[in-house]
Amino acid sequence: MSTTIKDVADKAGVSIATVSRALNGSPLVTDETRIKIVKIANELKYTPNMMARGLMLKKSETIGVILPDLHGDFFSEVMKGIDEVARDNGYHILVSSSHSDKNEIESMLKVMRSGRVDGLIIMSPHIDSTSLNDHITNDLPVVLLNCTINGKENTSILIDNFEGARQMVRHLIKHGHKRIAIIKGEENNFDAEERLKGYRSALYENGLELNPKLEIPGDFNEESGYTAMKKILNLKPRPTAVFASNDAMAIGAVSAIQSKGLKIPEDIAIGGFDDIPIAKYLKPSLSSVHVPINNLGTNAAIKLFKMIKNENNLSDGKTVLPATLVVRESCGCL
Amino acid sequence: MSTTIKDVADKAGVSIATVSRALNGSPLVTDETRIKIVKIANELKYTPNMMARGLMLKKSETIGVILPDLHGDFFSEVMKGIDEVARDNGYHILVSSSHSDKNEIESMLKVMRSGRVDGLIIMSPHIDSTSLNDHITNDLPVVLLNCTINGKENTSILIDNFEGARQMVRHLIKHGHKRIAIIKGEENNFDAEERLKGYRSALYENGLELNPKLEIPGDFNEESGYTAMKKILNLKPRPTAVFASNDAMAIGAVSAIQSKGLKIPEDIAIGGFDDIPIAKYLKPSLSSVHVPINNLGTNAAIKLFKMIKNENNLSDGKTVLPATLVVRESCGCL
DNA sequence: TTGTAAGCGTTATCAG
DNA sequence: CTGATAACGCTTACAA
Repeated sequence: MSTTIKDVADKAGVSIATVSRALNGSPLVTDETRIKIVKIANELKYTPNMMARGLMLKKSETIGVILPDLHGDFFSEVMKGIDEVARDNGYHILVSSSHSDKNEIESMLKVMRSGRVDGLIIMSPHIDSTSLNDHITNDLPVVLLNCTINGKENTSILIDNFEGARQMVRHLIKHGHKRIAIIKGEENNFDAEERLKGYRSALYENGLELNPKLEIPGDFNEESGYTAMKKILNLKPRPTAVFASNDAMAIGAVSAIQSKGLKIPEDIAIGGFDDIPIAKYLKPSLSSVHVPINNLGTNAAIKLFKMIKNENNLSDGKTVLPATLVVRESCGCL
Repeated sequence: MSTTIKDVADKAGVSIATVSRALNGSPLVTDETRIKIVKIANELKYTPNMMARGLMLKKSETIGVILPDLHGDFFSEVMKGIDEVARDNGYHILVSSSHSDKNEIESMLKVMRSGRVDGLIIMSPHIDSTSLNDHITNDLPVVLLNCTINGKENTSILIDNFEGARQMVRHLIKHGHKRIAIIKGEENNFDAEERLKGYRSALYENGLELNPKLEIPGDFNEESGYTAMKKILNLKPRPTAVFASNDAMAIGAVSAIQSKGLKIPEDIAIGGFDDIPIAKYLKPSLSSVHVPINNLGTNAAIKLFKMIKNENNLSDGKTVLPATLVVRESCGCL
């Protein structure tokens, strides 16, 4: 049995109310008794039971974070950003990975809504998130990361995928490329769709043909980049540039190109998205679109705490973080 | 206000006791009433309050994880491993990063011990962890990741840093190198010390001189690898091989070497540690020591749940996971 | 300034 | 099978 407030009260010869007051800095206690109580509490290694405390105060001092997955640089960086803000606010983090599974998310939401957390940050890039709508009740502040839900856009933090992709493809066009393929991201993924739109937009505004044959499926994983690139290399005429919807696939694509004995960027230029840390260490270094991942987490957390503190679940509108082009060797610069 | 068990009971025209029983699968309710109650509970979107529940059951169905930091491939991989096992056991994860700060860890421990979690996984590579000893009480199952505490070794999961480092250095020696430098890891870091010992051991057993001048300080970050390598390149005579205590520093070292116009492995061979995902994509690809990171997390979690379930906080002894040599180009193979 | 007692939302122990 | 009612450990009016 761990020591309770009663143990402290007994040993100090006071009531539990006094112990509670003393330990919570109430002005309604003599310094003398407070000192005595604090001393005894330390001796007994007393730690208030958060369950009981939370039950009274209806607060858990915990925020929940639901991510599609827990591994990889991207998500850990988001976590780091959230953690920093949470720490500053004296809050803890309850994490869960949804594996982008609908049922998982729903059950997560249910658990998270059971008084365990005071607020929620959800990242659910799967487009089929309408079901989220039903399960997000208004008694819990929620911030959406990188996804939108009908009627809840104002609580979202987004990355400007569209503009980022458009800039990358524009840049490739500036290098003189006219036949540019794209390796698409995961099906039904919000980021993937936006990046595809950005790609198309750049082609369109430059009067280049929008050819479905140049839009090769991928799933954001390295292997899919490899196989997609194999397909691209077999196209006649061969595209002279490729925009991979993320860096992981770009890496796979690079392998495929190099295994054919082709040169980057001379034979084929390539651009990625995400600007993961590896990007600059590759040979050739990978041109990419930088995403302020860390900001994504901090922004979301800051917004959430604002909602928690204000007791109003309305936030100050949707936030869009810019994605910026980073040119390196693989696009033909340098 | 969220709906409580009382709301359900009122609407169903039964007592709260019956609702509790029905929803917890007690055999002491008619199927008829159970069905009615379940239906109403769903209608009302009733979710049991975990605070109240935890207060009664003295369980939180949550495990705590204290990591030195939250970002980077390494830690996120550990988290993933833990998450998988936790999910299988219907548990949630409360994370915290300690920033290897002594006070932080202590306050974390206190919070974690306040009924919020049923068990704890702590990764605290800082050697000065004797203070942990005082703060780990026996009423909470604890598994130590990659660190040891006097008298608590049996609950640790370790990576065989010593043997891994030794094998890498042995391998460099086999390549004919006689003057091998090491870029050391962070001061007072458990992993760093073990890897240094492994380095020395390999030299010693091969009759090579143990020269303090060849042991260059580092801190596990890329930049420190760069500056350390600069120093190494100025040594006379110049070492022909370098063992970097982790891959991040090895990457920095590679940059330093290449910026001097030197060739790897011809002019200088290099070996890292951790086998991070980037390692194989570098040019030259980086020889490293593979660490079963994912296993680290899963093993720790499995061990913890065994302790939680058995209600005995004694585990089945310390676990040491092997670290295995991965040879690529940077050491001179291939 | 301190103590008493009423909750907070559950589950568990009794009677019925 | 079901319903009161007593915990669980804490905070906080209300009394003293």
